[in-house]
Amino acid sequence: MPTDPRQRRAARHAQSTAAADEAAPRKRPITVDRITDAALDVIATQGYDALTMRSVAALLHTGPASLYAHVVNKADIDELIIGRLCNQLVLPEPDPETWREQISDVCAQLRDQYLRYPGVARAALSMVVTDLDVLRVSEGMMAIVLAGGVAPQSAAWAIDALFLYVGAYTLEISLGAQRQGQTGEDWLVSREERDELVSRFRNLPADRFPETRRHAAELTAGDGHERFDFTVGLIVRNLA
Amino acid sequence: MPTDPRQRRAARHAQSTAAADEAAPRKRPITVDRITDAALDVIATQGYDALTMRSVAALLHTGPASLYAHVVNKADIDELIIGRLCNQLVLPEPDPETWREQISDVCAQLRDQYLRYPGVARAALSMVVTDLDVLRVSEGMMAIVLAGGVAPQSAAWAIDALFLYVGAYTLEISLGAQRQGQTGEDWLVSREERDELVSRFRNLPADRFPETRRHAAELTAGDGHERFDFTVGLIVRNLA
DNA sequence: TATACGCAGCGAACGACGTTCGTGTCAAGG
DNA sequence: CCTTGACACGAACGTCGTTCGCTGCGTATA
Repeated sequence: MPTDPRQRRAARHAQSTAAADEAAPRKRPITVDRITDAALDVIATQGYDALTMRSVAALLHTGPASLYAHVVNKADIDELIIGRLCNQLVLPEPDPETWREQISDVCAQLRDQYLRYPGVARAALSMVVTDLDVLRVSEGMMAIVLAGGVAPQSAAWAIDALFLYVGAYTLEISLGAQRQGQTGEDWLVSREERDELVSRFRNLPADRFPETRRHAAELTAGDGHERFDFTVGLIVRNLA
Repeated sequence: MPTDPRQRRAARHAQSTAAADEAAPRKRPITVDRITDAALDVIATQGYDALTMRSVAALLHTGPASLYAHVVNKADIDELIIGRLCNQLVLPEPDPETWREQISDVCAQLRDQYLRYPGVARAALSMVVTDLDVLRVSEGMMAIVLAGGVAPQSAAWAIDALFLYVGAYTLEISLGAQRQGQTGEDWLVSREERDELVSRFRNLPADRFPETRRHAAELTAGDGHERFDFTVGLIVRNLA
């Protein structure tokens, strides 16, 4: 029960998650969990750019100053968010037969979590890797890849690459969706955006951009997560 | 000679780079190039977080308002910066024999450009891909991979993946370096930081993090750009 | 039972940010 | 000489993250 936010954050990083919180207090006090909930609410409904100390505090019917009793700073909220997302991933028992599918599945879970909260990948890419919830996912992926017989060094580097790629991929998707306007498209990239991009490529000067003009369709292709699956497969396939 | 910044930015995106600027005016007027120079100067010396309208303007001995006659907004400066960096990459003539080395070399060039300006990868990851200077690099990489006999669809997706990975990798490196304090280490990750990370991993609870404890060395390994070369090789190797 | 203490909560403010508005200023054209 | 138009800029607005110091309540002690 560390009362100092700095202490609480340190505990989340270095050691196990300590004891569970005590029972429900009398009224409805501000807690770290409620702050995390509110932050995720803001991101889910208004995007990561709208994640503000004030917007989080408003959802808790208070002012921004009240948050600093539970949280070190905004970066701390970022960590809490990513930790929460990682905490919801289900890690399968390592199976030497299907380890490639298992890894791809974990990556897809992480991808979908990021996409559910538009722009949150920016927080993920700016974070240290010592948060316990994140380490739990890293540990689980390590176990899977090692069960597949991959050398430890290759396994570690490949997992790092996968983390980075998932973050960058989802960030790109979120930015494109937000730029296109929040029309609430349930699919990743709208047809209008792709058509406009293709025509832009087609109108490039022919002498300097022959390949881009010729393969404008391929450069903008990828319904669903084909592109994602392609890259993850590319990385996973060569791990002997 | 578009006088409206919006017009100037649109010209940089859609068509060729128009005519060159006219000769030197009377005194020392503010130009887009000088703004780009100043912005890169700020990033190189103080990092991307210090890139501010005010800091750029200060280097030009003026106020922030003066920049808006040449630039749409701060995102526009981001584009100018990335465009400048991409512009300095040398793209080899595609050679079907050595195309893998050629691609790796271009990625390494991009990586080194990003690392020269700490944190600038954040701008790269938040950008549209229609800037002409960026498209030039994409075009050159496309030509190299296609010369290697790779299918157009695979080539396009692989190049996208490489771009994303280079950005995420360099961003992670820059953040780590800046967190460690700007001790001016000329190498990527200091020994102290790695040692501290290893000991932190080793102190994790044994029941929940066995693999992380066991392979703490591998998880933090990677002198120079071994990790980078590993991942790029992983992606490039499977492109038939 | 009365009182002192500790602390979560919060109003107000500070400095810095991106951006805009209206005014100044100076070279070229009539 | 005056007009004109484009460029430059001082000042300001609204918002951000963060800090300071007060308030009021619950608990433990005398």
